Amino acid sequence: MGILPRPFFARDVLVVAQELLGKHLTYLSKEGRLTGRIVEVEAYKGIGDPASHAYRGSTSRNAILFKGPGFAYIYFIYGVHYCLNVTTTKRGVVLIRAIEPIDGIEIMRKRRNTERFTDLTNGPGKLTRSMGITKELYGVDLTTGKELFITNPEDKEKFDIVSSKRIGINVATEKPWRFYIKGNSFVSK
DNA sequence: TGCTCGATTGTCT
DNA sequence: GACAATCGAGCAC
Repeated sequence: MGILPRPFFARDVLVVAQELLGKHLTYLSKEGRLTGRIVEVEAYKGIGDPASHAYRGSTSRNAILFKGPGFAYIYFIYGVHYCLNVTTTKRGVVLIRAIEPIDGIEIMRKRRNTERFTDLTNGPGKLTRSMGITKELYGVDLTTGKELFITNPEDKEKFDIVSSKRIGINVATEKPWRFYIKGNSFVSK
């Protein structure tokens, strides 16, 4: 099981976004090990993308975007939810929109208090709540393998990648920078 | 210092 | 399908 190294993230955000599909996201929480297969992502370019948080320059919230590739960018949205992102080069970020639970499913189910399996992690706010990801993990280095990291799974399952328009934004919506695994039931609507 | 609204979700109609 | 929840970043004054 190989932890994705810095060079993996040090590429164009569109390349990193597509290659993150099928990878395993692991968070070593206090309650136990939580792992999920990444099935849906969105790419945000820092430069020239009005929908990116880095578009207007460095602020206290997005300072980590200017630090370099391979860090966790987590922000609080709508006063209710957290969203998990991964930094790449040139202030680009990849938003993790959905995962498929692998390890720690009972922990996730307990946190979410829901019956439906697919409701655990089929959205950006849902997966962070299921895994217990908060702003405490803001800026964590994803390449050290300590708390939060991404690995290349041994069982390389084949899948088709579908691209479409991004969701939930009001600017630059024409960019087809949302990528997901075709036919996966955890992909949001 | 005050006000607006967001890379969402769950609930009610 | 419509909308409330609820915090803080970002911008206007």
